[in-house]
Amino acid sequence: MKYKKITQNFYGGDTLKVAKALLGKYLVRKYHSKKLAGRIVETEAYVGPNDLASHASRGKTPRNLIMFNGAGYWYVYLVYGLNYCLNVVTEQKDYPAAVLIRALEPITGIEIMIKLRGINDINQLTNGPGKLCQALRINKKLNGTKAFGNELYIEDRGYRVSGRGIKSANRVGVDYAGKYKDKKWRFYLKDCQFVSLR
DNA sequence: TATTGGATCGCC
DNA sequence: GCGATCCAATAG
Repeated sequence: MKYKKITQNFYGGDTLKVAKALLGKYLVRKYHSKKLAGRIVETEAYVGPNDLASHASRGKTPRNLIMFNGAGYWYVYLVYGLNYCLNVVTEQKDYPAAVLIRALEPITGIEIMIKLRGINDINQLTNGPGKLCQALRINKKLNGTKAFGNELYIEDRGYRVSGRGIKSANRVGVDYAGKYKDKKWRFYLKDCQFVSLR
């Protein structure tokens, strides 16, 4: 099968469905004629204005503005002062929702990822949201850019994931989120060694 | 203008 | 288990 870039239209769907559908797709990063890629093995959904775990739960702010502007754009932010997190915005304009990319299986450009990460353990290269941003040189400059453009995008390479191959779990690091903290909105590939927490 | 705490990571 | 490190969000 020919590699097929995921279109903007795809991201406009239901966030939980998009979060699951992104498992097995490939995140591709291009810069300075270099190409890096990894298979997505873990995601989390942040859904709507009432989700207390979401940055958008207290309305529009300068940081989360991109979440309100319609599907198919990257939302990149700094957490804990030192790590970036990569999300793709989903659903309709004015309904804030996004999918956090939490872990990848490194596929292309592994030597470059090793340099960018400063470690050489393949298992530790991209098994967390901050780690994969470091490995793929993703930072705030990409915030607000197209997820269907040329610098950073997701493509379908024909890798199929069955429903039984997907596990659901609580989201990570959202204990402050009241009744939303126990939503099983984290999705990952069963038995995958590149998932962040197991 | 000041304070608080976080969608994490890596080392102890 | 805990410190790093900075900036967004909120309070005053």
